[in-house]
Amino acid sequence: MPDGNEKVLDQGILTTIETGYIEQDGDLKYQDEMALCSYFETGDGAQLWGIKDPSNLKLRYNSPLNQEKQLKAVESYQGSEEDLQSSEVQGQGDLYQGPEKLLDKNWNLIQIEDKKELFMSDVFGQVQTAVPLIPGESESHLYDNEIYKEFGFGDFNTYLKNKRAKLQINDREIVRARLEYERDIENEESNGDIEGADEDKYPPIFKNKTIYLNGHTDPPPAAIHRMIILHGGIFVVNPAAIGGISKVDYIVCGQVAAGKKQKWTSAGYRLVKPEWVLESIKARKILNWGQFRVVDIADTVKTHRLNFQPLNDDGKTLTRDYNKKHSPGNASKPVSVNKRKVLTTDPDFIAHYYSKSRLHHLSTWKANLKREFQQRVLEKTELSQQANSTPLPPSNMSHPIILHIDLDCFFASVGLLERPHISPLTAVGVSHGAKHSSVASCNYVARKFGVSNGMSVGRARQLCPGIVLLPYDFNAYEKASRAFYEVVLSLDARLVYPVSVDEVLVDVTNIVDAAVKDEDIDTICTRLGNAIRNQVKCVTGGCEVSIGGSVNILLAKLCLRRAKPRGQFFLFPNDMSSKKLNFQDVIDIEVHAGPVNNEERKIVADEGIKQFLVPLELKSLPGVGPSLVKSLAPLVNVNQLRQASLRHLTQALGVKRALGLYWAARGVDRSNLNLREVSQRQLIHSMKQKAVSVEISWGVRLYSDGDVRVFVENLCKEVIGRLKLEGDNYGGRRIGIKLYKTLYSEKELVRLAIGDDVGEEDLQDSGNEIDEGETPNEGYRKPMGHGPCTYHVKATTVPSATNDLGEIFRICWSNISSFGFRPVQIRGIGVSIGLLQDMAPDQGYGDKAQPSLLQFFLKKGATPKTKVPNSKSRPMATQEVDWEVFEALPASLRTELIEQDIVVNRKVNVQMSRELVSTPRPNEKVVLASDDIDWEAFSQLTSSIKRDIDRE
DNA sequence: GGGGTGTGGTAGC
DNA sequence: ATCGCTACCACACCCC
Repeated sequence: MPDGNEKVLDQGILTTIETGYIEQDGDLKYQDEMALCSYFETGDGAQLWGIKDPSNLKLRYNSPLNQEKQLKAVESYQGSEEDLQSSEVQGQGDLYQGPEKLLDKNWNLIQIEDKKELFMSDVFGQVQTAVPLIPGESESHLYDNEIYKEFGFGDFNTYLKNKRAKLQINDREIVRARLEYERDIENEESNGDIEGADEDKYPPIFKNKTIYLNGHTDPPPAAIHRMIILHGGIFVVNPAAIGGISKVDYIVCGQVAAGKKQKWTSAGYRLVKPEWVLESIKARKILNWGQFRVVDIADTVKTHRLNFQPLNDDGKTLTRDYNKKHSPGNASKPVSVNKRKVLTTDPDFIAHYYSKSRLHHLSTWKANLKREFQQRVLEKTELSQQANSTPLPPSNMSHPIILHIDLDCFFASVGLLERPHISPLTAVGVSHGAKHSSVASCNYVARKFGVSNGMSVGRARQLCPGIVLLPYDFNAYEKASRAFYEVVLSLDARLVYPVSVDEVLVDVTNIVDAAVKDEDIDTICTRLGNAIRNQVKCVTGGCEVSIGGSVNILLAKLCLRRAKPRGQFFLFPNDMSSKKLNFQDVIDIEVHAGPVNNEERKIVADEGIKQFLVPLELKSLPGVGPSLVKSLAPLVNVNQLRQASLRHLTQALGVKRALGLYWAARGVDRSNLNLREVSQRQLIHSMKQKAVSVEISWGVRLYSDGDVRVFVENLCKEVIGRLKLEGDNYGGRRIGIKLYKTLYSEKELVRLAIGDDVGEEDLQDSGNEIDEGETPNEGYRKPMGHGPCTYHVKATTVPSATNDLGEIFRICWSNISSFGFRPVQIRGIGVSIGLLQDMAPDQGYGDKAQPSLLQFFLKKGATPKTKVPNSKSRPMATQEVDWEVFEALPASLRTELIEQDIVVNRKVNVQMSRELVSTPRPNEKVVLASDDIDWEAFSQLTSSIKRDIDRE
């Protein structure tokens, strides 16, 4: 190690730890892009360290300048404290970060206190891993395809090398694409022979010269970068390895701190002004750097307006955009060098991305929650054997009581809890904060202004200028969610079905039943609801809850909508004897759609329920989204839906959805999840995950097959990791991929890749080749989003389940290749594994292990199955079970069988109501829990409907 | 009729 | 620059 490195290294002082970005000599940098360990000087001479563990961000840092700026803003502000939190005050769209956020325990692997000096050895233990610094022997700056070496924590050398290598390869790809593009254009225009035109146009004057650019320049670094690479130069990125600079031939010096320049100069570097690049290009030869030498070190660099010639015919766009970016007011914010900010192939990328994606969190939480929940219920039932199934006890109740409990605007509420100084009357949203990001959740104050979930921040600000934006805090959400579920579980309800992290369905029939003697159901529910809401509010520290309650999930959900915010709403049918029942409706329905059972009859005949339903808009029905609304037009509300004939609906929507909607319009829930007829055990089983998938369609910018491979491999690793959460031996038989392909033409893509100064936004106005009808009506394109895309899916089923990375990757790769897309067209990739099953490794024959087990305890004479029936294909309702054999089985096997739905309980396995549409097999003695359905009539009915349809 | 495949829609914040 | 995920269902079509 050259002397002096340690000295440089040890000057780093960690001042604060914060999310957000830091400024390095006027150059914007994002922390996730930072070198593993970087050293910075800020304008005031302070020097900062940032450290990154490749597998996980452990520490982040911020310039003390920023902090001061923030403090000053706070001090000088005269307005209310609430307003203070809004980003207007903070400037630059920064989100308010309370001091507690500055030290996030998740990153704080190494114990570091605020303001403590941080030394290299504190972090890496030793300094020896640093790369050679100036001006000694340096590593080559030329990289080839031997990139992406493995590296471990602390091996920032390899990390940097990988990164630089990748950027250089990207450069080459960009130049190649650019030249191809220009040749295309010239071919079209001149039809002439353009051999050698490239060299003509871009003489390789910087060939084999390594050039580093530092500081803010005018024209911006991106433009200079482009000029250099088009003229054969090697643009070196991030040579700042641990405080120094590896050897480069030239440093193009923009606005850089005087101290740094001094250091470089004395280290013997050729420091040149940006004019050197411009003039050399003009002269078509590399000019002596002497006359462009940066002499006056102390001099503050002036911003020059250079004689900047756009490089070619798209220069118009370039100039226009260039001027725009440098108009007064945002002159100091050069866009960092091209789109590679997002290192799609960086092993960190997925982890980092997922740590920030709200949708990802929502989904994976849900999966985890369900898993945890399954676990808990299993444990609970293991303790009490009789809880193995929950047969309906003798009951006073003539119908079930289902509650739908939901935390109001979850993210926003929790965010507010963390900030008690913000009045609940403030309009609040949760988002990453910048203009194009979306509002994940907003409170009801904001909703009054018309703000809604999913809306862009820019739009939300328009509608509600005072809106306060809070950053995500997934840890806090999780905490609140757990507290919420504790309350729900403590109810000891007959059934609990988690819907989402903040939303749950419970069947509280047993609870109400126990209390129903001298009070009516509404009174009991009101009291129960209030108790739940108070308790949740208490354990979460103040989260508001809404509750809807009724006799089935459908109605409970609709009641919940009515209850929000901060309320509860219950809707139960009147007693059968009441005069308020409309039996004519029931008769009509039975004529057109067949028999209804007693429970349903009560619902459809109930005038109160009818009055509740008819004014509802169609899109408020669960399962009805924008697309169904469209197909249902001109119907817009439930009243109109009720008047539509079943045949008409079936034509428009298909049998299942038509029936579903037909009944939904009458308050009857025949969806596949019928809480009344399942035990908690069955419910748990039905929650077993059937597929896992990952996809990323943000920030995906791929330039070569190698990029795609690396990215896909990382996705495969991720999905396998998630698969294994289901169980070590879990595997899947169906491997699928999904590709997002941009609708931008290749030419537009080349422009995007080359001209940083051309934003995608401009492209949209520039008459590119996207069909207007295809572009979403959003008005604004998220710069790193996938933009307008088509998507393409391919899945392969393999004979036996697998969770092997190699195998899965091979299948993915072959499927991806089969589409033949060019890497640059790909804006998103997904990998999925379906048909999940336990691979039972001890047996060694995958799912085939199970039939033998089944046969083992089936009575002789029963038809052995070659495949395990599952609840979807055919419940084993009539397979008689030899209970003696069953009891003799070890407990673990019994559990397994029960989980597989093979043995549900001693009496019956009630067919899930999703089977209602199909005719039960004649030899199946389906035993219903209470109300008998006239199956024959029903099946005749359905077949007559089908005939009708066929005729049409 | 069963299984595979592809497409499309919906929900959660 | 600002995180456009995930699981599931329904259906149409194909093949055997």
